[in-house]
Amino acid sequence: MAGKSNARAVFAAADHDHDHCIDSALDAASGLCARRGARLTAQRRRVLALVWRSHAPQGAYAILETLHRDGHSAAPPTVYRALDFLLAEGLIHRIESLNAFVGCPTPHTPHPGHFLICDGCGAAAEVNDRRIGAAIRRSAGDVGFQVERQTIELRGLCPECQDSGQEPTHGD
Amino acid sequence: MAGKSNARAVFAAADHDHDHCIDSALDAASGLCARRGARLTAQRRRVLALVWRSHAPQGAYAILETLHRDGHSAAPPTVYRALDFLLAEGLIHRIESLNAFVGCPTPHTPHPGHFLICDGCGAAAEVNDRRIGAAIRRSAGDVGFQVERQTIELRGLCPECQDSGQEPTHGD
DNA sequence: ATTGTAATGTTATAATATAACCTTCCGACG
DNA sequence: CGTCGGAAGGTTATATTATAACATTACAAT
Repeated sequence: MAGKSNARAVFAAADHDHDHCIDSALDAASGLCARRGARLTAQRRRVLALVWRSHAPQGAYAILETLHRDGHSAAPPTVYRALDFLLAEGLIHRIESLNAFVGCPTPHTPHPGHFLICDGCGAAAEVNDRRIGAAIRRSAGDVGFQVERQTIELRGLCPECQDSGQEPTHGD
Repeated sequence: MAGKSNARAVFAAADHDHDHCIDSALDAASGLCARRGARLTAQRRRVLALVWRSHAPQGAYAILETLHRDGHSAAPPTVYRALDFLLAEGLIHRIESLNAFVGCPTPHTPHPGHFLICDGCGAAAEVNDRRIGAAIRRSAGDVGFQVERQTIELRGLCPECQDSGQEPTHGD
């Protein structure tokens, strides 16, 4: 039913090895921070791992709660400070329409994040389509607007959730 | 300096007659609601007028405070309910990256809102560029994603604020 | 007049985010 | 080594944004 026959996969398959996603993200972050002289402390690393817990964006308080369950004491500022660091280093993105955060799969190169966010399963896929970027530059250029930051969030249903007749809620 | 020589104006001029903006918006809303059988009550009309107070998006609590100053008692749910109604009727849009609301200049036709938001003066201009819409549809279509809602918010500097060397804060 | 629904009022609280200040850690340099 | 300075983290309190739950009022249709 859903047109996913010749579709490039941007949403992770349901049965993918997610531990691998987490490990790769942490490895990439370690490398990047080392090269930049940025300090990826244990706290920040833990928060990054929790953001990557799922492909669904995680709220700051969900992260906080998990830290507690893992036996780490922490208050909101601790989490927000770690998130601020990770944002500044481009290791995560903030999803404005969800007040939540998601890991960046391509932290090496700076880029605005363009997201497809599934209302069925909650997953966010980062796409960074050149055509969207070009259309935005042209449109803003036409009216003399100088773009500094972009928030591009498309909500809807991923191919899997279209097939399974999902609609509103999601369960991580 | 800023490339506004042959730029179409999408941001209102500093000296425009803003009362006219407000009146037109209220008139359009009255007409639309009447035709639809939707009840634009005094409360909702007041909130719509306050959203239109400026081309800068207004927060719910700013609206609430102004209601109080105007001698109307109101609690948060009153304002949020009015905003929900206005959103549902397409009379306003929500700006996710600001947790704020802005009047829709073209409420007659349904459309996703594409916004240019100036960090200098705070104004938000709605553009709804066909090229952006097309790029989004193509990009989502390529991966089989079914788009239901869009959040497209471009932050930066409008031509006037580029010229006047603005940068961070804004003053309504 | 009555009645059913939509709108509003009211109280409390949830969820998200930051201010302010203090302590600890850690690397650089003498 | 020691100590100094700045960055990171801890702690408390509070600001900001948003909604749940339930009572009351208004209003159109009959």
